[in-house]
Amino acid sequence: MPRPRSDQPTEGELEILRVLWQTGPSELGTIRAAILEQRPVATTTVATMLKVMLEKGLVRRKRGDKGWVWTSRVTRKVATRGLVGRLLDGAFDGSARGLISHLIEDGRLDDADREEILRLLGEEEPEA
Amino acid sequence: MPRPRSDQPTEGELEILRVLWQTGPSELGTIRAAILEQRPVATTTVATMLKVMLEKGLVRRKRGDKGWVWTSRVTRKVATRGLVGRLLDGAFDGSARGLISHLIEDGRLDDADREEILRLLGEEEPEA
DNA sequence: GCGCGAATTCTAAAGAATTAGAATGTGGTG
DNA sequence: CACCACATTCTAATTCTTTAGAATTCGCGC
Repeated sequence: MPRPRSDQPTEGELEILRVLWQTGPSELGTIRAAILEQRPVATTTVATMLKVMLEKGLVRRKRGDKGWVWTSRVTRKVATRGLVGRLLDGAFDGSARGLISHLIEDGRLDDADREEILRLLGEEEPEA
Repeated sequence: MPRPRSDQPTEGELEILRVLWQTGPSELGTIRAAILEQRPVATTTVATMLKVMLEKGLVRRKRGDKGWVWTSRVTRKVATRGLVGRLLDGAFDGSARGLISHLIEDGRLDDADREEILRLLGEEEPEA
């Protein structure tokens, strides 16, 4: 009766995915180096996480010169969709509008943000 | 070296908080009943979760007639802010605009949503 | 007062998540 | 060839989260 292992990436896994999305297919050392810029972490820790992520299907690996080359199997968009969806269901009754209202009312947007959003909203009505 | 206990509510804790936000201060049985409408759960399970949440400072309790009366110590807005912030940092490099762009591009908004957002964005410029 | 039902506390099982040491492998360099 | 750096695998400690049984308490109705 534990928490079921989710197919959504955890906080830590997301950290690794971000590196892969940004840098592309990478070796262990590269991934660790990127994380090291944020916080200390041991190589073996990253390796273990990658192994778990492999089991979850979050990453793939190919043989490289020195060792494995790791690649994300989920695009940023797809992973994001899952995470956002979970937040929407959990905290906003599934309403994207609710989430956006929160961001606006909470003062999370500056003028540039607002303009960009207005632009996007305009674009989104091709067949309205 | 485990994951540090977060002050953010977990998925399950959020479930309880939602009940408290919706129903107001409630007794154990009431909370359980609300959750039961979604999924089966034992009374003791809810009780244990409340105990943990008490330790985390997520809920308070007062003596009631029969037992404790449980109250959320975090408003929906504050809890939401934390959750959203975590998502922003984790998946959007802290950019609220990035999150909103995702929602728009992912087709999560209908016309009513768009209009409401335009209205909110308009309101948000009192001293522009 | 006794017992029923609800609430609470105590206990704890078990998988998930996070962290990393120890041991081992491996390719390149002097 | 010996060694070093790096990668990988094995092992495991530790805490969180979720779940709930067992035992206890406590108010209420008869």
